[in-house]
Amino acid sequence: MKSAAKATQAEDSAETSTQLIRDSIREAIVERRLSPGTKLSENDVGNLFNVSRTLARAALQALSYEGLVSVAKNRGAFVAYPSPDEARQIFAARRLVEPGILREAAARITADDISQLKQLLLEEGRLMSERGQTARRAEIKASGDFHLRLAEISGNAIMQRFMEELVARSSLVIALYGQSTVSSCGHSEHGDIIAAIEGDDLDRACRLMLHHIAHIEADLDLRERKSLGLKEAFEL
Amino acid sequence: MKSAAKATQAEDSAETSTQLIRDSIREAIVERRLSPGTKLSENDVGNLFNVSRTLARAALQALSYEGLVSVAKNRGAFVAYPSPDEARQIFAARRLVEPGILREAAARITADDISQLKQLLLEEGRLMSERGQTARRAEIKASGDFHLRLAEISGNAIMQRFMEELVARSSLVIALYGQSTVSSCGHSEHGDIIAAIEGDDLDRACRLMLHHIAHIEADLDLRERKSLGLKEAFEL
DNA sequence: AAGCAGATGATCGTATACAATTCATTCGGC
DNA sequence: GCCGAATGAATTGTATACGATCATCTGCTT
Repeated sequence: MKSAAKATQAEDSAETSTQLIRDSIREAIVERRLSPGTKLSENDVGNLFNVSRTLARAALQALSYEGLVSVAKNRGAFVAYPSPDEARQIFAARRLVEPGILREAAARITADDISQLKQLLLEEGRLMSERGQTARRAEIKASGDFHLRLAEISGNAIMQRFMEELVARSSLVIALYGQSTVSSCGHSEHGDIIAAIEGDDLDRACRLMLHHIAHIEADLDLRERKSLGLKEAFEL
Repeated sequence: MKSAAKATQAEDSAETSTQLIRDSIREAIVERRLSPGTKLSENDVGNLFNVSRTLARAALQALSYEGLVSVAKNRGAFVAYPSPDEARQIFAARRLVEPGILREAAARITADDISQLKQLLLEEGRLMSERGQTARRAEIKASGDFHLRLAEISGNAIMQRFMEELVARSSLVIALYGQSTVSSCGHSEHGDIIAAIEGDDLDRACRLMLHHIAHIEADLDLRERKSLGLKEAFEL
């Protein structure tokens, strides 16, 4: 038998319904259909997906490990409400890792990857010009996907997972503290970064990336929001 | 009222017994009392800690998010058995983030922090000279603690958690692929890094850190181990 | 009328029960 | 004697049940 091995990162594919629930909720959070502070009761989640509390709870636990929901003992789970300090740490982390990821990605990038990235940009641009909630949500996602795709190209699954966490949490931060209505990050900057990679100017690409992240961060108003008791947040 | 807020990263303290179990198992893995591939059945874990399968399962799930155990659907949980490729990615990730962490840490480090770090080194050195399993285990832990402490000093909780994951997984990799009996990483190199920080020579400190990580990696023999069917690993 | 005490309802924490799957063994056939 | 199918034990997947905790609402006291 040739199997036996690879019990290492076992992920046959879609593992269980728990994963499905987790992914659904995460997507809802990232696309801002769920606002920070929203209560996610185990019962409601379970009913919503037609599973028992057991699985709902497992999904919420998983999301709490990603920092997307916070569970308070005996009080339940809520869509995470990152503090200004947390927000700063998230972006500090991105400044710390993204240049490195970019370098690794550039070292392995293929012509095919580049055309795929450009495709992504096009799509992103198209969505920006469109109107409507759906387009806006898709745009938010596409904007993060650029960073995610770079991590994927880098070939390091661990950094990729970490970036997924950071991008998702960034979305929460922007939802909370973002000022400009122009939700996502500067679209043109993504294009500039690709251009720099194509031109084999890595240092420039990294500089642009740092500038890009700083740009997103500059749009935030990181002042303590009156934390609206988590109750008024959705019951009022 | 000054509370109300901070429902963000709710961690009143020791939350539940699940955390306790998770921490216990993680410690056992990091200190190599549990070998890669060892089966962790939900029943056994539950009995061992006098809780039901529910909590045992939750703890194992949590550990799987950290990459310390791998759960295979319908087959159970096992202490992770990182592939050579995974091992490379883990160290690539460390090379990517540790210099950055070091820089941030150096920017905020206090005299007190430095003396604490030196204290840690002393302890580490003492353990190295000692004989016995217990000392060896403590040494492994102390060696990782140096890197962890730096992350803590950096003041970024997110990077700190990420480093905890990386250090723990590194321990698994070393257990699997390490060659020299000198388990942990070069003790003297830690001291050199501190010296460079004290001397305000950040570039040198980063270079030393990269060299240090490369040094650990060089001691690995990253060839596919015959993955001993995960069964023979502990039943034989 | 304001404030506190107790009761009530909802929600979470944990254990247990049952169904489904896997793994090992044994039995029968070739 | 060897290979394949069937059976049975063990383990996981999921649901449900019960006790504990917290939030809210009532009603009494001052």
